[in-house]
Amino acid sequence: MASTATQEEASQSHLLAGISEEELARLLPNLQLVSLPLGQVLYESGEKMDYVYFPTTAIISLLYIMENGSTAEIGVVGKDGMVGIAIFMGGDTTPNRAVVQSAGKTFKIKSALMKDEFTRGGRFHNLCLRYTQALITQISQTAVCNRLHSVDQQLCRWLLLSHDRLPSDRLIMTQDLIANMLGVRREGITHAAKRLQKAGYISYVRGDMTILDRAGLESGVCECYQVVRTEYDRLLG
Amino acid sequence: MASTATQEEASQSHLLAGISEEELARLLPNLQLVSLPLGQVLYESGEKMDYVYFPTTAIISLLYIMENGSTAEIGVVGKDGMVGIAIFMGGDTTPNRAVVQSAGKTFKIKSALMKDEFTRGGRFHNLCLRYTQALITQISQTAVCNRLHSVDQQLCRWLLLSHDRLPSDRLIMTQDLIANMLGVRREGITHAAKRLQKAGYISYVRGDMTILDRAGLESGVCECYQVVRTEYDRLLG
DNA sequence: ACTCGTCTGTGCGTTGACGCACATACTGCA
DNA sequence: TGCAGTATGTGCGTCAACGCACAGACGAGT
Repeated sequence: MASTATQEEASQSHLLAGISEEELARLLPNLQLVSLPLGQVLYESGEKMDYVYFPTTAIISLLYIMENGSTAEIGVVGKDGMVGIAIFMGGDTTPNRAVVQSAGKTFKIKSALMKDEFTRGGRFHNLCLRYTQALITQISQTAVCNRLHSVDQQLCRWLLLSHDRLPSDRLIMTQDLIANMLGVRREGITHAAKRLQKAGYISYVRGDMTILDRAGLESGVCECYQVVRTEYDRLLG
Repeated sequence: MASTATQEEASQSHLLAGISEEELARLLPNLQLVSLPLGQVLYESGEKMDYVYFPTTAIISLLYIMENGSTAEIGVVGKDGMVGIAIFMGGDTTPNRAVVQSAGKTFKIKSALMKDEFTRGGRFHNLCLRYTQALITQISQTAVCNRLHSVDQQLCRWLLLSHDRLPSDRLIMTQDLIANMLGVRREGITHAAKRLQKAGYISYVRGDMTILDRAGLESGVCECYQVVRTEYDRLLG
């Protein structure tokens, strides 16, 4: 199910909402709105990307996969961003995997057309670069958080990052998958999630999680979350 | 001590060596070659940058400083790169500190002039973006390494990253400073360094370290180092 | 209703890194 | 020569996270 986009639909992607009318008019005929199921891989490490994605309700996770199979998330992309920056940065590929973390919709555009519009310069070009800088901050803060903070804090951060990009308060995701994203043991997530559940911040039943008290999560998170949030607002807000 | 650069000097910076003659001719009058002492701060978190730097023999560390004062390195820049990508990415500032990790020389150019040349497009523009993508890979791999690997492995990675950017095999750096970079305890570095010393890979006397057996270090490092190295070669080589 | 597969909860020994305290050793300078 | 400052080495106890094993508990489908 893919259809050409309307201007109103496009505005659900913050990046597409921020470009000039002229640029949007050129892009619209080439943007397709598609549904992505949980777990779908948009591109593999080192693989040429055919499309660049502008998620609306979907959330995409950028994962690095070690030789021994263990994984760690380096960043997460939702309606605030795009997947496939390597297309316009010039590298064409990146050494990580992009996988759907939360099912939903996304726009997609052929890489070549994306690159054409980027090369024209203008607001779109600048916005892509500013988004890339915001993503760099997110990745940096992930590095810092991985080094210095506890699993509990990181789970809070991850939940808040997801919630910011979610159309509702529900998140379909097993503890096993969350553990893979954070690069920790599944049991570690069980413990942390139970603490959050006891505190009344979330409910969690077999892969169906609901965020009940966002303020509670914010009270348990490390400073990393706010640093990233502030930087996104500054660069793209 | 600052002097205007010659073409031959400029070629010591890999990025400056890779741009067109025309671009270099425009930049050269604006490039100053300066010496940086160990520990000098090029810019603070959130602070407007006056200059963009293209190191030759100096090495610059990108550090994040937590509210409680603990620190962690997110990336390292040497003759292969530049400091101050936020100038052309559009954010003007970044939430981290750039500090001289190894004394040496660097070119610097006024931010405004840097931005002008970037905006012209062309090879310089593209090379800046490709370098930025390489840096993203380095930061990503730091995140992964922080999560999944031991202090021993990370020290090897850090030493190799430094050695790649060093004009000799000597590195002036106390264990305390290395610990700050890696975001671990000083004692942890003492232990790891002693193991490397016993293996004959390095010698270490009061802040004066020499890399004796690079192949040895490579045998002890995790895959993270090679991933970054390969990606730098692919994007900039 | 039953079974199979999946998801979550729990216990236990191990380990890598932490925090602290302090000893030792080297350097520079008075 | 002696002293102060700095760098490195070492030994603890503590703790968070790991790895493994296994016990429920729930859901889908036959």
